[in-house]
Amino acid sequence: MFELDLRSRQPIYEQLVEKVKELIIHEVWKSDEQLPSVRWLAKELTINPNTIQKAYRELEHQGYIYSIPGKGHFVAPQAKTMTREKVETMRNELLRLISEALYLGMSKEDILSLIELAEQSVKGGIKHD
Amino acid sequence: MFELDLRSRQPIYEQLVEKVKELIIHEVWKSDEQLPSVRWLAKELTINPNTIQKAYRELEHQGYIYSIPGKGHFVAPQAKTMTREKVETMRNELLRLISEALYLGMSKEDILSLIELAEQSVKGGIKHD
DNA sequence: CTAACTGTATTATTTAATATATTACAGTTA
DNA sequence: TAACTGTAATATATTAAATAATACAGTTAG
Repeated sequence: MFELDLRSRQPIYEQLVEKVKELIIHEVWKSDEQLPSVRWLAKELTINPNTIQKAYRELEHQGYIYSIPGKGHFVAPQAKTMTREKVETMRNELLRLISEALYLGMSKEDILSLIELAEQSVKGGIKHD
Repeated sequence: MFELDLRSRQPIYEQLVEKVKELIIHEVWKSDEQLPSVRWLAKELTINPNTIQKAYRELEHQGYIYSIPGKGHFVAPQAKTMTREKVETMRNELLRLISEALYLGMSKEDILSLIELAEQSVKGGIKHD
């Protein structure tokens, strides 16, 4: 279901948050669709239910999912709207990284070719993770 | 001297490593130039000498500096060569981020304008951190 | 109704990384 | 010799992350 790196410096619950976000943003999981239950997913990934709970709580707090006690967690209809702020965050990251790259002597053309490359992989559906 | 975020999730010693790298790569500190002593810098930044030592050890291990016991730490002449592998790492980061951006619906033109923006800030010497 | 699911909350404990505190030893230099 | 340098070692404190173990309540299929 998910590939987690238990040895990563990044906490498990954060990795989970990111994975779920990606599935939602890329519409693998659609609006109002039910997420795996806390206990089921914990068993599936052989990690503690509390860790799943923490990730889901965070996702709910960020507006990506909602929960109905007794029923489950579901993809929030507004989740796709969240991509706007994600794009904004990405703009900043990109600007920072591109500046750094230019500063280190990477040429404008180098970056342009990277865009071409990225475009192909995205259109071709090639995973880049 | 450095601006450190003591509350950051990123360890102090790692922040230090990055800051020193930047100063070396951007040639603020040149080859064979002496770095601040472990104890002096510890006092300056009001952090523990062991933490400085750890950062310097890491920088030495990565080839950015060398040390002469009893004398001090100095910028390694090969340090600038390190930028090559840094550029390679950056290529990968950029490719990943650009793909993600396109995937989220950011247009090619958006990214191009970011490059323009970055180019100006780099040429103008505007800091992007 | 009941069993087996769901979410949620709480408390205690373990683990690992980070940072500090302290002390010590040895080379360098004015 | 005094005051710097780097280096090493040990003990301690702090914190975040993750686990373990329960408990309580809503939901739902049989």
